[in-house]
Amino acid sequence: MRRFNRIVTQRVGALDEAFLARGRPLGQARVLWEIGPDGADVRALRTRLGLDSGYLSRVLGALGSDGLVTVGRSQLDGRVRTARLTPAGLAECAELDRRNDAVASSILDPLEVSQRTRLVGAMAEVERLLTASLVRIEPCAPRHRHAHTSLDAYFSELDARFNGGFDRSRANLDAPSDLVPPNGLLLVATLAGEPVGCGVLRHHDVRGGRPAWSEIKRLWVAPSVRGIGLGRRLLIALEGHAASSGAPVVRLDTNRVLTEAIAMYRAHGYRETRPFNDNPYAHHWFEKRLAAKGRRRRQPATAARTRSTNATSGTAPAQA
Amino acid sequence: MRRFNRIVTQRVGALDEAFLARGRPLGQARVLWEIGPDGADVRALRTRLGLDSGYLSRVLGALGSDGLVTVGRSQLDGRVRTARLTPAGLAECAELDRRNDAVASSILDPLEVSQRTRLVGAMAEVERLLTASLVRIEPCAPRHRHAHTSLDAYFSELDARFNGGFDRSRANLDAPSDLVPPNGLLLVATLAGEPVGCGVLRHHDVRGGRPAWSEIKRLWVAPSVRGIGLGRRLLIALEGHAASSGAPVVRLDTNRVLTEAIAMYRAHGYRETRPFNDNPYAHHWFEKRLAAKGRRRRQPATAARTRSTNATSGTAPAQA
DNA sequence: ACTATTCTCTGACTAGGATCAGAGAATCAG
DNA sequence: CTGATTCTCTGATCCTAGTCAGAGAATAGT
Repeated sequence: MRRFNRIVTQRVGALDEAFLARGRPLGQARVLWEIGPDGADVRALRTRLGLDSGYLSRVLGALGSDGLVTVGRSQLDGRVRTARLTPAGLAECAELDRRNDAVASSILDPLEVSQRTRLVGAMAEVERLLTASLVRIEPCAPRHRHAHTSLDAYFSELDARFNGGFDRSRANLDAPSDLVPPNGLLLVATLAGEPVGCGVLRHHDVRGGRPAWSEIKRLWVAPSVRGIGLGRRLLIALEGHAASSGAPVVRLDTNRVLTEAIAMYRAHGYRETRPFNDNPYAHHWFEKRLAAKGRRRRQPATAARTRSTNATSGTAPAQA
Repeated sequence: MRRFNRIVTQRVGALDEAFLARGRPLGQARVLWEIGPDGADVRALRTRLGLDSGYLSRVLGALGSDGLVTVGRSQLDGRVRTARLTPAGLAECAELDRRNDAVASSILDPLEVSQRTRLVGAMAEVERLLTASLVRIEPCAPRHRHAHTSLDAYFSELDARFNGGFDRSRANLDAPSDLVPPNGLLLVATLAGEPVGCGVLRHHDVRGGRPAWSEIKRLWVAPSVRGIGLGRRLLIALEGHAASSGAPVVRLDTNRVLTEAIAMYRAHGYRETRPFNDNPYAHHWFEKRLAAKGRRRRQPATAARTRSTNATSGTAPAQA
């Protein structure tokens, strides 16, 4: 691991020099490239690159005075500012890409053909798995920006995939109070500060502080991070929270078009059962008994460690 | 490739922060770790880390005034200074290692068992192949330090491996003039400024500027970089230089204990032939006809691009 | 012995990366 | 509407990383 880091930084160092060879400070080049052709909110840049707001503001100012970037107000939120590349900025970005490709070539050139393909494959694997390890799953306040973003994406995807679309007004939307204990829980998965997945736990028939059963809903994984086992991690995290709340059984329903999700539920011990609600979009109802864990024995915040024994099926986009 | 760099630097960034969290500048920590428990010459540190001499001197001064490092003269060369860790420096180094391991754990923890093994494997693969691509093969002046170092290592290895050892005085040692054109050539492979392999080309019976045949000798690959195809690259580079010198055939001899080398020669089209010299250590003599390339059609400095069609046998420590 | 080279150290200097505090504008929650 | 929060920008400041030039000591080559 240590040697790996050293070797890679040596190469990345060469890459940085290539950036610097363009006569532009590294920080500016990074921001320029991160903005991309579609533009980006300043806030998103800050979280994605992990920069101080003052620092980023200064970098954007420098890029702006060079005529590469324009910064304007966002329509959605007057406080947020959106950075966009000017034509000159796009050209500069393309130039950076060209130099980047040149560095890549200089790395691949000395290798044989078979070594190149192996290197590219291994790099893709490392990237995938490091991405997976960067994803954090945490409870989220219902009013938090991430809650809106991820649930919105979830409903949009249902609308796109369901036969006949999905009408939110027909769905049993959750009140904010249902997404926090003791009524339920909202988990959001974030990658570099942006939401990339979510899942909701709803406790039903709570008596004596213990729910008779808990429902898993709104399980969603962003398309950009599918295939790295995030759906499984969310599912296991939700089950863990249900167990530590004392629920003996979890249930969920799903639509017949969500075949990957159905396969994942089956692989994780869910058995099809009779309908437990009248969700007009549901075709299948599943349930799974939970091993008794005692209430609050696991600390709620980090109960989401995924150590599934079944580790063969690597891909699991999921919805519930 | 670009995304790979970003992801890794994000993680390496976390690692850097871990270093910095120790309250010590990153540069000092890097040097501290690079010195290692066995000490290191200042010159070696400079080439390995790619630092300016003034800068490194200052860093070492800071580490010295903190009581972590002592710098003394090298016995071999009074100009060279050798840095060694004090007990406090060793402790500090161990602490850095501990923090490094903690970062590694934080990366591996969120992953499943199978994902972890895949990640570790892929990282090792990337490291191996990037190392391979970092190795540079270039002609070397016979009096250069690298020439002595690598040929010395070569003879030492022969002495260790041959039955009955190897006596340099019985070998036909090359005069410096035989290692430069037009009599021959010495190629040295370097990794981060240190020699990790070599090979010698000797032209024989030169008439009209063209050798009747060329001999490949002293083919050596350092143990630390075996298994990444460097022997093959050196062999192909030497053949390329022989071809551009107009030699129609290359010959080499080898000892029977060097089985990997013999296998490599066979795989590369060398056929066993009758003895062409009276080398007391040789058991096998090989030769290979070269495709006519015309003299000096390839630029000599970079004629070493290895694009072998046979890319199956990945390991090839080699000697000749 | 004499010269060129190598290695190291010192001094002077630059700039980019980064942090902190605070102000102003916009939005959210009640 | 009001107070709290969020987002951004400006100013001030620090420090590490890195570069350049030159001097002094040791070595290598002839």
